[in-house]
Parts: sequence; structure tokens; C-alpha cells
Amino acid sequence: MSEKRTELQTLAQAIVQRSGVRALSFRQLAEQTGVKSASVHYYFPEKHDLTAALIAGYSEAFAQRLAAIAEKPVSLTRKLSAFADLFEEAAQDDKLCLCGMLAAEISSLDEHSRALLRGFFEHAEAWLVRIMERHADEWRSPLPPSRLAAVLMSGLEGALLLDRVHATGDHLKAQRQFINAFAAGKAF
Amino acid sequence: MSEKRTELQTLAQAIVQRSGVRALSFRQLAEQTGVKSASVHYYFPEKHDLTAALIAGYSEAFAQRLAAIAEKPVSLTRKLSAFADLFEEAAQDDKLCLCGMLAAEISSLDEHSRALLRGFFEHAEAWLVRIMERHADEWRSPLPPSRLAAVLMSGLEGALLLDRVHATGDHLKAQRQFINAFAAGKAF
DNA sequence: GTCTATAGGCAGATAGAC
DNA sequence: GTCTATCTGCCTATAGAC
Repeated sequence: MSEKRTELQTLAQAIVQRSGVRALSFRQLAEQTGVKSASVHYYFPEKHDLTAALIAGYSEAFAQRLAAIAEKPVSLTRKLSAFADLFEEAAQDDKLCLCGMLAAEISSLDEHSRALLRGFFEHAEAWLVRIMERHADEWRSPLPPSRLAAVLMSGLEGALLLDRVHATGDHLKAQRQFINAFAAGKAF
Repeated sequence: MSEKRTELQTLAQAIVQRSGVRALSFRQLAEQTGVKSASVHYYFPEKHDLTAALIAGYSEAFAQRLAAIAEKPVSLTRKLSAFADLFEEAAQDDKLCLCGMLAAEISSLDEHSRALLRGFFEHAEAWLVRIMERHADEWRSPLPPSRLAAVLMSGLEGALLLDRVHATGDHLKAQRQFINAFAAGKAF
């Protein structure tokens, strides 16, 4: 993988996380990396090639972070808190989760990118389910793990979204409080 | 308020809820309502005028629905379920909440529209807090009402987002289960 | 109110030289 | 790999006739 390609992809990812795919242009990408737009087309012939590469790269990095969290010998609380940290990082940079942003823009994605997007969310929720099952003695709830995973994931993606509007970070904080109470077995 | 203006605004709202402001064009709007794009500019001189009108209109309609729910003499469960119904309606039409979509696209909004957006979410969450306080005997939680309102709102907006990716509606269903358990005083 | 016509800009994409 | 040059198409916005 060439360095220029990586540089382009990194920049493109940041732009999408902040403003969306529709705001991402070959020209802007070229200007900000010191090449011409034709050169960007050399690495990513069409825009959907770039989009797909973005989702694939993001998914892989995310999966690695999840794997690292899973193998640590810590409590459920700490694992879920580390999970929330991944979202916090994006929020700090005024970004959404790449895949959350693309979910909003799904009408402008091709079928291949949509499939990759599905993969991202399936993997993340499956990870949450596995973690909850492994720490089954640390929590209780009237909902099954798969439902809880959906609640957690929706909550975090939604919090990222709403915290762009009020810059206080309150929604992510509320999610963390909720997660902590849950993972401490206090309720739900 | 002229009929044509209303027609344009209704169509524009649907387009934004499905594809976002960046996908909304004067030309498309004109074609689908049988006029020319110059005529659309007659009603909404610049695009940010249209965007602002969209948010204001949506906020007002939403507020009216909330007021109607609040005054019904029913349980917390039923009120929160009616609240969730508002999101379900959007999901059925493959739409996001207008303001959720615009939150993702906040970088392309002017300051006036951003202020209107803040107003929407503040109002919705204040409504949730008021409802929870009025039904204080029907639920319990380690979190204060304002935090719970943030959790609920994030969860529903996020569920709408994630359910566009897998078309199963699972995330909204999970939110409803969560809300029911909460409002039944079962937990959290 | 609605139109025609058009300005001016930016988008994605490609051909072909180096 | 990177460039220049260019095509085609869509965008917002405006001037001015009817």
C-alpha cells in the first residue's frame, strides 16, 4: 500500500466523519495533499472505490481495537467504558463515527458499500453480545443481550450525533452514566 | 402561506429526511412540483432560507404532537410509547428525523439553522423531563431525568440511523423494549 | 408568480503527455 | 505516478420579460 494512498485515505476519512461523503471531493482531497485531482483518480478510480476503501479500513481498525479490549482481564464496566472511549475519541475531534455518518447518507452509497456498512454494525453488536455473555454474572436486565447491544449501539451513535448540536458533550456523558449503572449490575 | 410554498416545503422535507440537505436541489424540487427552479427561488430566495423554514416547520409540528401526547390522561409507558411512535413513523418511510439528519450535516448549515436545531432538541428533551417528573412514581433510576432524557433521545435518533442499514427495524424495537421496561418501573 | 436565459462555479471522470 | 487539459453535467443564484 503506497504512502500517498494512505495519506489520501486518512484525509478522506476525516472529511467524511466531519461533513459526509457528499462533501468529499477529489479536488479538495488533491489540494490538501499537494497533488492534482487526476492523481487521486489513479489511486481510487471512481468515488465509490474510495468510499468502499474508507469503510473497509475503518472497520478493520475498529475491529482491532475491539479485539484488544476483549482480551484484557478487566470487568464488564471497564470493557464497556473502553468501548465508549472509541466514540469519545471521535467526538473530541468534532467527528461522527464514519459508519454512523454513512448510515445517514446511505442513499448515496452503492450496494458494495452498503454491505460493508452492514458488516461494521453486525460485527460491533456481535462483539457486545459476546462481552455480555462472558460477563453474565455482572449484569441483569429484562432484555436479552442482542437487544441490549442494539440499545447500546444506537445510544452511542445517537449521542455522537446530538452532541454536534449542543457542544457540551452531554449526550455521551449520559450514555456513560447509563452504561456504568448497567454494567455495575445496579439496574437494567 | 401560499399553497405552492407549502408543497415545495413538504417535498423538500421528505428529500432531506431521506438523503440530506446536500442532496436537495432547487432543480429537483422544481421538476417534481411542475415549476422551474427560478420559481422556487421566488419562495425561498437562498438555500439557507429553505433549510431554516424546514427546521422551523418540523419543530412546530413536532411540538404540537408532543403537546397532544402530554395532555392525555395515560400512563408514562403509554406516553413514552407515543413518543417512540413519532420516530417509528419516520422509519416506516425510510426517513430519518429531519433534525437528526441535519445534525449529521451540521457543517453545511448556517448559524441561524444551527440555532433552530438546538431549539428542537432542547424542546424535545425538556418535554421528556417534564413527563418523567409528572409521572415520578412510575419509574426509578440511578440517573436524573435530564440524563435519562438524553439517553432516550440519543437512543431513538441512533436507532433510526442504524435501522437504515439493516432494514429489519431491530434497533427501534430494542429501544421500545428498553423504554417499556423502564416506564413499567421494572428497572433503571 | 412564473417564465427563459444565463452567469459562474464545482463536481466526477478521462485522454494522453511525461 | 503525476501532470495538463478538457468534457459533461449539475449546482446556486440572478436579470428581466410576461
